[in-house]
Amino acid sequence: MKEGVLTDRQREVLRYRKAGLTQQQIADIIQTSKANICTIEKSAMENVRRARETLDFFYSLDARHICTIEKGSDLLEASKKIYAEAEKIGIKVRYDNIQLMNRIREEIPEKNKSRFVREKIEVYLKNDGDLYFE
Amino acid sequence: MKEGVLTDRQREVLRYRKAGLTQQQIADIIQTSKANICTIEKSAMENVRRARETLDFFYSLDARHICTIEKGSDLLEASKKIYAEAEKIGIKVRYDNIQLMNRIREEIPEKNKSRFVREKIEVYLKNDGDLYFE
DNA sequence: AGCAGGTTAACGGAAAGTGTTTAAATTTTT
DNA sequence: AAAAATTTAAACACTTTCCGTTAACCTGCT
Repeated sequence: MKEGVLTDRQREVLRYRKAGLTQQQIADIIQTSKANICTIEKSAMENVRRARETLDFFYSLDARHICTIEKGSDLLEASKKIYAEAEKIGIKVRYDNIQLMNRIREEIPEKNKSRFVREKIEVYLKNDGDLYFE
Repeated sequence: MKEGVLTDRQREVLRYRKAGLTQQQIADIIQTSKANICTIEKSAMENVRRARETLDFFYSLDARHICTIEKGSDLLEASKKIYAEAEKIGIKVRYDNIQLMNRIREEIPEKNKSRFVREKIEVYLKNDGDLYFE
């Protein structure tokens, strides 16, 4: 019936779509209307979005806001600040300097450009030393 | 009201629990029985589990199995193999050598020890160059 | 034994989610 | 512009989830 938050139908449609089929083709295969495939696909994607949101919430439970990286900051300065704040509350960041800068670059590419932060970044630290950004 | 796949009640209970309250204390606060808190907490965790499962499924749609790292392999050898296989199908891995080894170590710590893989690892590659392991 | 924290099972009512159809509208492709 | 693909809305039966209650059970502890 259900696995995760997607129904059988929803997973089925997503698989066919990834395989490149059109909604009409899928409708023919599973014997229904193309409008129905559309709504199923849409609700499937909505459910995926919710799943993501849920995990974000869950992980954030275990996290504290430790600092804000202001717009225009240098990435190197930013990581120094992050280490300093983490030290204050006695948690060891589980990334070295390079990994940390890469994570900022990779996870929020829209917020930074080369060495400088393009937009304010909120930094959260989890008890296990993991970080996440908003 | 819902956000993600958790209900308001479920998020509320998870927050109180992370804050260290007992089920009885929470029951007193939100005026219900401790048995109810228990079931709400339980279904909340179940929903979190499903959310995780859902994302695993979704990401796996976009992934191909590229190789198997056999038990006993050296981590450095393993990453070389991964790069080679990725190259074969024309996708650039979005991690450098060090990041890659760290990811293997961090994501499946139970399957490796220092430089050597303790248990067979299946490696999957996504179209955007991201990797995941089983 | 008593107590506190947690878990389980059964049940009911309310709320939300799902698959479907039909019909109209919009976007993309040829 | 015509055809194909996709999207949207409304309505309907059906199923599932959710919150809550009650009452019992388990475990560790003093």
